[in-house]
Amino acid sequence: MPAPEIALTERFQSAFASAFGPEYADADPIIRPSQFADFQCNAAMGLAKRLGKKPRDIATEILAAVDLEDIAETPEIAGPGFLNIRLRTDWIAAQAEELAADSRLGVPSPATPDTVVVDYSAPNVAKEMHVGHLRTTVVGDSIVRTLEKLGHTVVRQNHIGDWGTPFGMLIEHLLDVGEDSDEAKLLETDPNAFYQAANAKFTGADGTKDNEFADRARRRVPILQSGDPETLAIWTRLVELSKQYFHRVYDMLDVTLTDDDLAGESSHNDQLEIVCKILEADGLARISDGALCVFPAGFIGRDEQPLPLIIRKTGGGYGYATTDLAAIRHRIDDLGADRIAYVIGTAQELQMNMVFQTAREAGWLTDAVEATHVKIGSVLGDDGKILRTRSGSSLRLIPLLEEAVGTARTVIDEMRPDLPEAEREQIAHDIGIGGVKYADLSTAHDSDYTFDLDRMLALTGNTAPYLQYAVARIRSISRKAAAQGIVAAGAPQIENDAERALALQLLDFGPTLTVVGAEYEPHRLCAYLFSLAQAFTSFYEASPILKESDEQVRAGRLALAQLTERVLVEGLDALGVNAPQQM
RNA sequence: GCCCGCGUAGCUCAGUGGAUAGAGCGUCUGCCUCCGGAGCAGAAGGUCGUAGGUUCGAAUCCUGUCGCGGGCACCA
Repeated sequence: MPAPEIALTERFQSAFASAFGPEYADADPIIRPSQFADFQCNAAMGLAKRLGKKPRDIATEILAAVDLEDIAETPEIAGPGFLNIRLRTDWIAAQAEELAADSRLGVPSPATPDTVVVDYSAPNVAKEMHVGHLRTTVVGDSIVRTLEKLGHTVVRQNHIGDWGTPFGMLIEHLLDVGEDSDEAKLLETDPNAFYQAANAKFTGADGTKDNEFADRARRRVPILQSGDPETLAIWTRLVELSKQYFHRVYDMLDVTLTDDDLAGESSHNDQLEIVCKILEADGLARISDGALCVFPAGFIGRDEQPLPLIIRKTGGGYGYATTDLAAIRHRIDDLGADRIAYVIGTAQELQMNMVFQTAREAGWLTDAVEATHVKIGSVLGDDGKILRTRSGSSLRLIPLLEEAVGTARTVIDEMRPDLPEAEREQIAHDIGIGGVKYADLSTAHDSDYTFDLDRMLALTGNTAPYLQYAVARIRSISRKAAAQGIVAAGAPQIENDAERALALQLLDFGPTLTVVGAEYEPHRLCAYLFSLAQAFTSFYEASPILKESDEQVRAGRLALAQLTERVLVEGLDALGVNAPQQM
């Protein structure tokens, strides 16, 4: 496997064993890229403590024991005891050649693939998707794409909000306006307008004080949950219309979610009573203030009292906690999850932790299953507070995406008027949508971030268009090369510093993707791809390809460029970003 | 009140206990008769909120403190 860090780690571990004894074979050498050399090994510092020796002396002993002759030049001891390692050029070239021949581009297959359930997106029926929904959708989709590339089995679960209290008023409103009315069609185009019309009637906010409507709406909820066929039919229609809207958004976003991935709250309805019964029978749940509650260990609320997780409300209704518990059972028992990733907002951390703890106490969630809350940070306004839907129409998702595509379209129309209309449209889509997605993917998913339209639409710097542009340039070179009959060499050319830096970046693709899949951190992939693209553009400026007169060098550089293209395209695909042929 | 999270360059953000804390944007200086300038090369810009502690070594771990955000029983 062409990954220098792994190769070096193995060498150093055996060096530790031979220098200090077998009990040191598992010591972590901590090999990492360095500004002073290609890599640096600073394990000497940790070992110094265990062995009670001076770091520099340890480094000297390690240096004597480690055999790097075929990989690297002799390391230098530097600073407080670091080993600075410069790899041999011929070794890098050999690794790059191996990488180029590898259809998986150095991405290792797991020894035993996991079944990973990924819960993401989860919009609400009859509600607008806004920028707040963008991150869970885009981050979740990147995670599933990455896991699939790594060879894991992925089960997508789109836990849409299709059940509960609001549906009483939504159903009554749909009945009032008629299923085929223009108002009903708002569900597909502008769901918030539909929701707010219903809500206005419900609360009397429109001044009508329609108490009769509110009464009907309240009465409708238990009718729905008890499975009344007529009510269910209307509910189904409501959900269907919203699905059309979701899919319009997903299509626009190039997100992989389909109808098959829908696992709405309603789908767990028949398990809710069972969950309560089991928890009650196990002695985990008891009635408190009229509601059936679990008090999972380790959660303390106000006045030092145990914090309840309400699983059945006083009136007999069920809330989201019960649904989440039913869902975790389903995911483990029926879907066979080894890992479950909940790509859900940070605000729900307490709720998630209580659900996990309850599931552990009930024996549903065992140590064999890894449940992770992939926390999604909040989108903040200029005031540093969480953006609310009401605070601005500019936050609606579809208009935002349309603006992004429009901005890209203006640029492409100006720069490439030679391209046909249909192609310009497709390129504008790839750039606009890719840019918005990348903007959300490139910062750590759990940190709050300030919404910045200009940043989302930016075409320069650390953006999707920068990466797409690098790919487009390579493809342009490949087209010219093909036209001139120039054939790429099997082995990339690695001679000057720019080629060296680029090749080293390429070798890091597999390890990076592995970390992203294990830690659920797409922003690391963004950072990697950006530095790869930077390494390429530097190489591109420094090392002419088609203009190079030496045939071998030319063919080797072309091979290096084409390998870069493959890694960039594969990495962008893991992010869910498409790379156009031209732009 | 209690719990969780966050304070890093003018702005937006990275940063796996290791040397001189990094990008992008913005600002400034260079670079297109030359494979695509959505680019490249470079410069300026930091007491990592603050005060202690642990450590050979702290943006990173611990404690206090200030500021901000979020959460805390029948909404999801």
